[in-house]
Amino acid sequence: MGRAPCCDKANVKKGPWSPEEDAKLKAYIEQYGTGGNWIALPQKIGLKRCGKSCRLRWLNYLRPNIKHGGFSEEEDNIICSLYISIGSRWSIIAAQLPGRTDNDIKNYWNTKLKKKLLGRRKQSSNIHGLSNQDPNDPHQPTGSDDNQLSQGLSNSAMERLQLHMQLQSLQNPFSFYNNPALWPKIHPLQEKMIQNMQASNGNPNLLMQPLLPPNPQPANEQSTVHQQDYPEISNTKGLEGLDNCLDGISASDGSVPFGNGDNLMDSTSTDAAVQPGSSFQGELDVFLNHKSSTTGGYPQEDQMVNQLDCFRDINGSKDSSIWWPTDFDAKSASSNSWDSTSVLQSNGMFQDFELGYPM
DNA sequence: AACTATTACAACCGCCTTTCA
DNA sequence: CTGAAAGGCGGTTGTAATAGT
Repeated sequence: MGRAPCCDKANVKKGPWSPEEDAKLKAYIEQYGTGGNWIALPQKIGLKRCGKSCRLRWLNYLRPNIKHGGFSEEEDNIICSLYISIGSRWSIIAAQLPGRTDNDIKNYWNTKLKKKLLGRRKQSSNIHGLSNQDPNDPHQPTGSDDNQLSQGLSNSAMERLQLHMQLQSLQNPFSFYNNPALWPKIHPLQEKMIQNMQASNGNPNLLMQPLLPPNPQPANEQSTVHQQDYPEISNTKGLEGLDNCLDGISASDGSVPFGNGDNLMDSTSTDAAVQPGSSFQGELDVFLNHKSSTTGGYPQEDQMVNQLDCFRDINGSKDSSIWWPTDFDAKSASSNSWDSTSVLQSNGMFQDFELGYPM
């Protein structure tokens, strides 16, 4: 038994909105609001549109302060970084970019940004005489040979990016969800809560525990995350912290995904100071901004690839992120949808979380 | 000039979650 | 507690505009 349609499909208009329809919808919502019921809205206005369609039109096009196109390099960076960290959670990504809609970002990523990265990668590979192998390109020799493949991987930031994507899709323990250091502008109380939880449990990996596969490595090589390693992300350094944490994710040996606190928040680091193979952000910059950056091999990348294997058995369902406060999605998405207030700016990212846990 | 391929973006679809009677 | 309705989201499709041949 299927689900009842949200509207009478036979009597609703589909396709592009006319200026008249836009004007009607905009005028009504600006005057009366949605009334909390999108389904009933088109009837009130006299539009032959599905309520969902009205909602989408308002959110993506008609509401005030919407920006279209003209993505800045900074926005590119944010989108890339968040995509790598959390995957295609466009509503969350959009929440970090005031005035941008999830739909816009999704389209931008699919049509431009992804290709921009791939294009730059090819360019970069040619310039540096690196491998041109593209695992997604069927016309190129495939990496059937593991050594060849890993060699290609070691020489391409894009492939590393793709690995990050794979990692993300497998809900790796160091992804945005599982890495408090990645949380934009973590609230001090939230940080304390984590500390308390970890202290009471005696296990620094409490939050990731359900996700971790049997560890195939010796104990001394385990990816241990200590709370003291989490940098306190200040208002001004939230994104920087995010970027730096990407470095941690891309750490080739996997043993120091979050590095030490010094590295993580060392805002004085320059491109020259960045160690080859440790700064994914640097490579991202190269791809996005043509910044010059020292490139080099990633001697332990083979090991990293091996370690990726250890995640492949993890159930990739996002439901496995059981600890993630569902309010975050709702709040961030709604804040973006209605007032374009970034979660980063609102200070409210973890408010509900705090309320639920006495400090 | 005509045709084809590509790009960009708006909109739709279907599924999942949340709300509420 | 339960199920229907509505909201929300991500993936996909349709189409107009543009570029290339």
